[in-house]
Amino acid sequence: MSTWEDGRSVRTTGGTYHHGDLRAALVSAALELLEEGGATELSLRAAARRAGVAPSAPYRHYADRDALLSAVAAVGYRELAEYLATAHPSPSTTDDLAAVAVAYVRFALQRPALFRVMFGEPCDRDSGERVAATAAIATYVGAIVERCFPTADPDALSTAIWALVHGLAFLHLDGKLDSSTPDAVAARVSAAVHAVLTVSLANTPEPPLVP
Amino acid sequence: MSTWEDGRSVRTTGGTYHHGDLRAALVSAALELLEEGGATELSLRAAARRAGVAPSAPYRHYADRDALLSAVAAVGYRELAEYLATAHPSPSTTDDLAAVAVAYVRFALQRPALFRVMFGEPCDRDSGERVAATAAIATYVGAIVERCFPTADPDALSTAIWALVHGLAFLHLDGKLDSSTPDAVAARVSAAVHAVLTVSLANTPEPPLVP
DNA sequence: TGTACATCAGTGAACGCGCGTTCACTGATGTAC
DNA sequence: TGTACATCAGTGAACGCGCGTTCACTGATGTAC
Repeated sequence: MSTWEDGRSVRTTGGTYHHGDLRAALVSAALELLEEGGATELSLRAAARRAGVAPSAPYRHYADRDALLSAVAAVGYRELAEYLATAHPSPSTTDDLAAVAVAYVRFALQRPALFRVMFGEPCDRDSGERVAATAAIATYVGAIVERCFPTADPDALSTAIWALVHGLAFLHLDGKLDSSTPDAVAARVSAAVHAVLTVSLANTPEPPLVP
Repeated sequence: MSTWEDGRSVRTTGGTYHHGDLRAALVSAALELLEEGGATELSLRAAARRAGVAPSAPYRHYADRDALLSAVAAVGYRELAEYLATAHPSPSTTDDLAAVAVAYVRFALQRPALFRVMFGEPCDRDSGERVAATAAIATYVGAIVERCFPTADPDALSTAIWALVHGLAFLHLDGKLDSSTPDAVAARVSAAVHAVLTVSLANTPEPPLVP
């Protein structure tokens, strides 16, 4: 008996055992394929191949291709959350917020294929895992917003800030904004966040409320 | 001799002629396929089929699949531009801006597959048509920003606003924000735009500049 | 402690599919004389 | 005005590909006696 890092127990007999944890191995294989070849390269067959297993083996663990994709996306959400938390554990100023935004975009650009699987796929929008992960992100952003902007409409502003950062990620990812150097991207993201949070209104009936 | 709506002249002999304008017909066919079946359904073969032509015929007009996709995306950009201009010819207040944002997101939700081809495809980011179209959007947003927020950093704020709207579009498109009723979407988008443009800063060193 | 057995994870061959792309071709078109 | 010809848009058959999924199977595993 030994255990994986995630605590799942597994029977390892040393040589060739039934495989041990194909379920997890397929997700790892899928992640590797995404790193290497982009979202196009990710197929059930390719994941099975990479895991050293027959094309039909995955069906013991996943109902179909979409089920595997969902599992992969779930890992992606978890890693994104960690990545943001590392950038700043509890952001409370606009500078902190900009740092988190930069991290979000950096994550997208470093793992573009994974990011696309997480967000770009129209499939299975009602998978439980995905819904939960989405909710987690919304909550996380919401907490930041309440800390930074206590007087604002929290729902609307959370949505806006998530959308802002998410849009920056996708525009870079899709080449609509130049992403050739990480520093330039970081600077652009930071500037955009700051610009939006210090915008001076020329045409609104009354000037913004300042506490 | 007769002419298409776009002015290209064409030889129509009445019955079955060489086809006349396969180039344009393929783009139309592709657009129809996108409307009907999503981005997955769009293949060179399917477009040829729909245009009533052999699978090899498109190669007279497009080098490969990506070339057709680029042409389709170009049409999409043109239509998006028209759609936004219809929403408001020259927005100059935050309300106008919100209306344009709502239109942008509505376009994405009404023609999701086309929108994905325009933005979600990693392919051929250096096609001339696409670069030009991207620049056109940036310019359009830039003009709005200069009109609405003359004192702001125009580049940063244009980027931010495009990203905000683009992010709202994708989050709805991908089911991260509920898009079941158009009215709710419009309200959410409008609220988000207003929230961001009237944000009251709690933690910045100095209050925002008001003219 | 040893043996019979049920379980079930993985095999491998096969299915039908649609795809992008190529190739030698054909036949209508417009043009040069 | 009529005819010969070059052009070139579209044909249709074929290529090899990888995919998702199914099926009857096998063989290692853990368990009950």
